[in-house]
Amino acid sequence: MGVRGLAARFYARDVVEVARDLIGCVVEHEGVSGVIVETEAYHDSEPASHAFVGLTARSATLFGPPGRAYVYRSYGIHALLNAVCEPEGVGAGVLIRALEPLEGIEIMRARRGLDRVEDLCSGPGKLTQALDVELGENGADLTTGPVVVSRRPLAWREVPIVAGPRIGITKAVELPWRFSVVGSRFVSRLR
DNA sequence: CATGGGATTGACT
DNA sequence: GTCAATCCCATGC
Repeated sequence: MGVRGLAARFYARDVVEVARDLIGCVVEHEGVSGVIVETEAYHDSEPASHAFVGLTARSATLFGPPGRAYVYRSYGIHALLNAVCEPEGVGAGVLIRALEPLEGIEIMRARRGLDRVEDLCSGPGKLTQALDVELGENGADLTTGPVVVSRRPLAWREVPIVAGPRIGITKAVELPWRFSVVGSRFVSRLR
């Protein structure tokens, strides 16, 4: 079992269940942290997933062991952070889409060049900038760090969660694989 | 080897 | 609401 983070077996389950269960958990990187308030599940069986094309250099991380980070560049600009799920050999991951800032808020403000707490981590590209997560973290172990995901604080155990369609994709748009905290001011803007 | 399309964001009309 | 920025990678010639 990892000293600090959720164990690999937490991730070695149905990716949609993990996406829901990650809501309320904490992501931390070098002392800066936030509570996950929005996630999306992706699975190699559906065409919106980067793993849909099968095992390639890009998708290898998704097909690898659960509990690792899958980080890729989006639109040539942003690094997006995922948690690899399901047993090794299955290409699945949960996209971390938004955080409620917890620790290191001044550091986040400096990195983002913004003051409003609601704008620091309210999107998948925003939160990686706020946490300073880059492509070098691809394949890194989330149970030991540098990026660590740990279980829900007590206050987040019973938070209400809503499921809906995923955002920003053109394929498999009908699957209700996006999860978010009901009423949170820290989710990415579209609802 | 050339090409096209994004799991986005922020600036601008 | 519209749109450019910018780069990785899968695909096809």
